[in-house]
Amino acid sequence: MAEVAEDFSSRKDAETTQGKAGEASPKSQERRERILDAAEELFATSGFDGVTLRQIAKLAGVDVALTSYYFGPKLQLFDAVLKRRGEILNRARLDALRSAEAESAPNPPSIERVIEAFLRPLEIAQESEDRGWRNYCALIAYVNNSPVWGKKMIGKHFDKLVREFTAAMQRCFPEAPARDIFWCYHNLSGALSLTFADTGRIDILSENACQSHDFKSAYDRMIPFMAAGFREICGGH
Amino acid sequence: MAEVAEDFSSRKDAETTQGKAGEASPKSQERRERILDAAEELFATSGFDGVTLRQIAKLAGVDVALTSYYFGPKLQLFDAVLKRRGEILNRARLDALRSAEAESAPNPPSIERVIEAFLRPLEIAQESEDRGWRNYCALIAYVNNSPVWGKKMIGKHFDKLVREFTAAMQRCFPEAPARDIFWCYHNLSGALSLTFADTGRIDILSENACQSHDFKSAYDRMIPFMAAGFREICGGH
DNA sequence: TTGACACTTCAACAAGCGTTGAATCTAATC
DNA sequence: GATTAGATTCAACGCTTGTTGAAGTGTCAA
Repeated sequence: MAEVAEDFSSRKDAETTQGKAGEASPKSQERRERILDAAEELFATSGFDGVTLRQIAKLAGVDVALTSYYFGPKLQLFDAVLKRRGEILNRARLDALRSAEAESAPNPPSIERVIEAFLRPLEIAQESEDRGWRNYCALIAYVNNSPVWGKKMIGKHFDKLVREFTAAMQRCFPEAPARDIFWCYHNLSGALSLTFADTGRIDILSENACQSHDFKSAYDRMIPFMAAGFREICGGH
Repeated sequence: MAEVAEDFSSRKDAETTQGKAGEASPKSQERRERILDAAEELFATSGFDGVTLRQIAKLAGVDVALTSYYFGPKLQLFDAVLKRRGEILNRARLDALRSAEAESAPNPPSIERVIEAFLRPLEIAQESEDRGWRNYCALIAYVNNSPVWGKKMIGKHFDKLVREFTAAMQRCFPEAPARDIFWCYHNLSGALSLTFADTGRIDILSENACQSHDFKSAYDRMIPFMAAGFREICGGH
């Protein structure tokens, strides 16, 4: 079992040194990215403890020592992977939420629009030609459902965003108790995680009527499904 | 990364030898259970690769070698943990489904009743004084969301049951395309997994308005929530 | 040309891993 | 009491792990 450290240290003081010498050479920058890509892919399928730095280095086509040189201890590499795309994604989702709210102002948007803002940026990322986003989402699924990583890591990278969305959901149902809002969000979050995980299980169960990597089909149904659930629980009657 | 072996072998031919000499001594039987309990707990929180046999043995209060003696390789111990409670649970859920169907015959039961049959046996298990069931459910959450274990292990232990339930759901909505039924089941399964995982995240997000181990509250809301979702997607108009 | 410095490789480290052979213990059977 | 066989312990195996110090390479500035 890996312990979750509070702070990280690396061989060189990555952030600062990088900036001091102007910018990193394009060659080394590309290697950094390749390490992150490889780590992303392997962590996503096998988890933190199921992957060795040597496997990551091999997939990235670099020496093992380079992983430590660039990112410090294994845990810090893990954190760097989570951070890289997290910031981009969170901005896209927040922008989508802001648009939805602006559109309906001064009234709150429909719950469908809020859920859509939460999901669609993922779909765009996942359907892109770059496999990296799919790996990243699968990694999030792993972390989100893990008792060990869930609190520390997901909280660290996603709490701010999630609070924006739960607040928006609350505005959709101003009379609903916060408890209900959070349990409904919980249902959405869980279904989303399983979709991310892309386990291929729905393919087998449905005898290929559904494909687990068909994210568009998943979200097309998930949005009205979850909206109906929210209304049932939070709609109040 | 661990490979998922097709078949398992142990030092002694566990099943058969056990039976031959009449029954195992109560002392050794108790130790077997303690090993399974410890493995269940640790696997649930840290995953297959995040736990060592030495940690399991220590928690169980036995020698490391005993884990191999009783269960063979690590992977077979993992499988034994999944099997132990899986059979009990699946029977309870199937019984609940059969009761619901008998009650409404010759009509199909409401989707609420089907979902209830899927969830409530878990609640009973999880709310019992024995922490073992909670650990087991958390382990299922881990396995269900894992691309590596999801297909092999969950399929092996749960496919038969899940097919019973998806078939029952289809009978609730005979006009709905199978595709829709399976995506709806997928949403239910994902939300359930996250509940199992008991990550404590909802506690933090909701500032303790919700507790992640309050399974009754979770299911009380999950049943109408998911039923409304099913109706929205599969209800047809 | 020389120096400096980021980058990269190589080899090794101590620690821990899953697993197993051999020895010892325990308890029931003859 | 001797025999037998399962249960248990102990010590060790070969191997892999994350990490690092030291040496080497490349490149740009002085």
